[in-house]
Amino acid sequence: MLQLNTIREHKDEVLKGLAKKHFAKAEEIINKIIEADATRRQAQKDSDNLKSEANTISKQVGELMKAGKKEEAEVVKTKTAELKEKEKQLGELLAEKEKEIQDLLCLVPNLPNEKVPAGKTPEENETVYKHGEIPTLHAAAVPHWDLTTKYDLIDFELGVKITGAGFPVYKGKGAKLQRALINFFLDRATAKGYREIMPPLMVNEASGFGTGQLPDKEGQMYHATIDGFYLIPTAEVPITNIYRDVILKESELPVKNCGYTPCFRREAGSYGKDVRGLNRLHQFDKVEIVQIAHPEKSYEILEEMKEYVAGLLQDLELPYRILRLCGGDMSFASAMTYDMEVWSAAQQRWLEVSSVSNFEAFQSNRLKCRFKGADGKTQLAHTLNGSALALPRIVAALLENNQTPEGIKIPKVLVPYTGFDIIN
RNA sequence: GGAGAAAUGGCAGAGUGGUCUAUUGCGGCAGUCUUGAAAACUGUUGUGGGUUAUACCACCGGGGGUUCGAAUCCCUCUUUCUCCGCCA
Repeated sequence: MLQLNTIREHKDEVLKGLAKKHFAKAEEIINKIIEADATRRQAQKDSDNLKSEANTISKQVGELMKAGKKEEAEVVKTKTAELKEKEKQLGELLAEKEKEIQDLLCLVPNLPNEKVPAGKTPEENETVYKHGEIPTLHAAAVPHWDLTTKYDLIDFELGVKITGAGFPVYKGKGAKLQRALINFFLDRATAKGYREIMPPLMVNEASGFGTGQLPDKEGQMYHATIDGFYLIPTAEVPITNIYRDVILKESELPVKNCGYTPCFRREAGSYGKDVRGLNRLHQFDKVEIVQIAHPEKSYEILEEMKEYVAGLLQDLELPYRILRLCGGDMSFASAMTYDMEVWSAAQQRWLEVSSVSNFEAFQSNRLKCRFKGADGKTQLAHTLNGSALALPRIVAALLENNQTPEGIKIPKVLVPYTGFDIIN
């Protein structure tokens, strides 16, 4: 959520930023916000003045009663009737305008950083880095959904029986490989100074709002309606919400947390190759890294997080590229996003395995996550997060790229975690 | 699931209808003293709205109500604690 101050004082820059994000009704909504804000402030002032007057009268009544002048007190009391009526009306106007402003603010996406390219579609994303050789596979090479069946690693149909499409069952070495990857990612993150968190997998509405899933992206999450809880679509939600309504000390920044969780996504609308096998699931595993940063340091930290994730891909010996997303392809809440994609040799395409973003103060304004500076003033912190990493597409690429006639080779760094170096 | 008790500032903990503009202690910050530190003493110390700045307004778990006036009384929700039941 953008800050009212920013909109009020830097309207032109806000409109320019929103244009880069291809946000359609920017001018109309921003004007409505400014107007409602002006009305609200006037009503606030009027209401405060009435309350002040009423407070004075109440004190008078108190003093008169104490002095035993009951009749005079009764006379003074009657003065408040009109005040109360006016105050009630203003109170209603105030609440109405506050809600209007809040609802409108929720519609406005974050402003992109200057460096974000201006494009609209994924084709216009900027490739900032490429690493690794595109492997050439042997003649009998097949996509991962055939490999998982051949070696009995993942059973998609069994998942359909137990739950539904998109809920795979991992078996034997397939399950062990999941566990190995999770441990490898967590060990790396904690070695890099991230504190490991094991959060709840269901969150309440306030948490969903804090990180921006609610109210507008409600359909993305599974909803346990009886209790009003949502299954988390990413560990970002519970881990970032640790800092909802928190005022940190400046010396505590940056706060670095990581966590492994299963992630649940309802996703709709895709078909065919895009959703085949491990490409898109309703439940998948992911290790997430989250930082709360000083505003002056957040872009430095974004680069550091990007490099960290790139290092993981390098150690897994996967060819990858890093994209800086263009304005039109970025998420609602992000100010700058790097996507990491690995090459999937049998599918002959790039698969997104990580997304590292700086949200600047957009999330923290919703979360009310602040820090107190040396000058004693509180200000909003910046939040950042990234997948490090999402497992399914990593597994897809590992299986496909490393397949040989003898079996699937496991990258060296994982062998201590799997206990085997080949799947055959 | 049943019965009872409770929720107050960073923490502890007073306050049960009228200078509460929230007592006090601890902690934090600044100062005095000191070569420096500790101790002692003095001052200061929440969040949000609003104003050029003051004034001013709101906030005692959340929401609603009674009253001229609510931390205090009433309703409701949430959470915590104690006891009982069930349970991996």
